[in-house]
Amino acid sequence: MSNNADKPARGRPRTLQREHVLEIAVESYWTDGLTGVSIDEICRRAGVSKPGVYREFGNEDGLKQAALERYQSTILAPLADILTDDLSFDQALRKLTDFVLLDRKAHGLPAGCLQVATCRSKHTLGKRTRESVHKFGDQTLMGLEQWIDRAKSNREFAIEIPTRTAALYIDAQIATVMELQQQGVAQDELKRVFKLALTVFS
Amino acid sequence: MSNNADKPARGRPRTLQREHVLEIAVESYWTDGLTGVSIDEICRRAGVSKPGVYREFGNEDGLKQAALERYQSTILAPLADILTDDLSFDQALRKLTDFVLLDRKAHGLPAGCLQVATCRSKHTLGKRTRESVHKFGDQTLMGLEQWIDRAKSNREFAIEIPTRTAALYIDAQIATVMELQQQGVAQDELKRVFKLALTVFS
DNA sequence: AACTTAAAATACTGTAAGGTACTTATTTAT
DNA sequence: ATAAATAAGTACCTTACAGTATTTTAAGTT
Repeated sequence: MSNNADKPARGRPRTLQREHVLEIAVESYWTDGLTGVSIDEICRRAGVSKPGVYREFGNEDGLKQAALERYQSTILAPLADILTDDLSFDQALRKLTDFVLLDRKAHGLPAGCLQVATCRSKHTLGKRTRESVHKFGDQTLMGLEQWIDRAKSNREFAIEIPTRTAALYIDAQIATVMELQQQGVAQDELKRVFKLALTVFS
Repeated sequence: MSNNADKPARGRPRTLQREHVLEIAVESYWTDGLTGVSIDEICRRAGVSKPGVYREFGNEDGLKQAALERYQSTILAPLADILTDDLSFDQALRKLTDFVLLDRKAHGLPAGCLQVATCRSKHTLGKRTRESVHKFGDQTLMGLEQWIDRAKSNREFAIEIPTRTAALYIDAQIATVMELQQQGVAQDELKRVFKLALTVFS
């Protein structure tokens, strides 16, 4: 978004670090919920002034949307990759399982999933954030469908299960694990639940 | 909570209809979310004054807790009954399916489940509401575990699936359907997803 | 050096919402 | 009839917070 050495730039140079603010915003929304942290608080945590944030992101909806997109393109990118990389169905399922069952707490990450949490607080979202979360949700579902269709054509997947149904089911199981992890369910129990969920395909 | 003709009562008699306010509160929180509707708005919808609500429920946490408990004891009671009634596992599963897949929209009810929604907005809950939602969640899980254990002893349930794992799984599948229904997924698709989820037991 | 441009930060405004003080009304007790 | 008790309701207080006007600062331009 900013010009790096291209244009000399006219007035006072920017010092507000968009990336830093976004990192703080992602962590804050992820940890405290989208309605659990104010812009003032994010500014305090990031060590920036409020008008700076408004100059950069427009309004609260803009900040939330940008934070969500950053979360999608960093934290959730591996998931999209698993579905598009041309792995065998079982390999992909293993990688998916590893991704979902990652012990976020042990890695210093907040529990749960910002995408899932955002999707579930539709009532309080601005327009842009809502569109963003919806778009990504649709894309993920499409990715799952294409992945399943490929598996079907490779005879790696039970043909009698409708593709969309299977995609919705897997999507839901991923969200479920994220939820349970956030609720503090032990990792080994999570693993058993997710593995049980996957037995519908074997 | 109020005395029915027992004590004569001293001062001005109550006219605030606790039950009516609770109905409105349940519907409001259910429809608009626990953070999506203010006490002012609930007062307006119920046609009562704010101090009346505070006299009756103490504070917002008290109102939310009372609304949640009412939801649990009315809307969710059938679910608890299914688990404790001494049905065969398959019969119980059929009744459970009917309950979960009830087309709430077609019955003039809000979509989704207030218990699930409340459980998922822990960040913004008061102490009493949090305790209430947690307690009911635990009870439900225990009910599921006992139901599964009974089914195991009747050889109606695969012994190799740990009881707690199965209970967490079923609980999660119910919540999933509630979520998907709230998101507007078609009823027949919902049905396919839930039936697919149940195939892990057969 | 004076002027222009644009970002930084302080300090402010407006509003929504939780909660309450105070007045008014309706009952029982003496 | 008067007093006591207690609920009802209006009008208010306080705070949190989204958003902004205004001033200050740091650059480029002439």
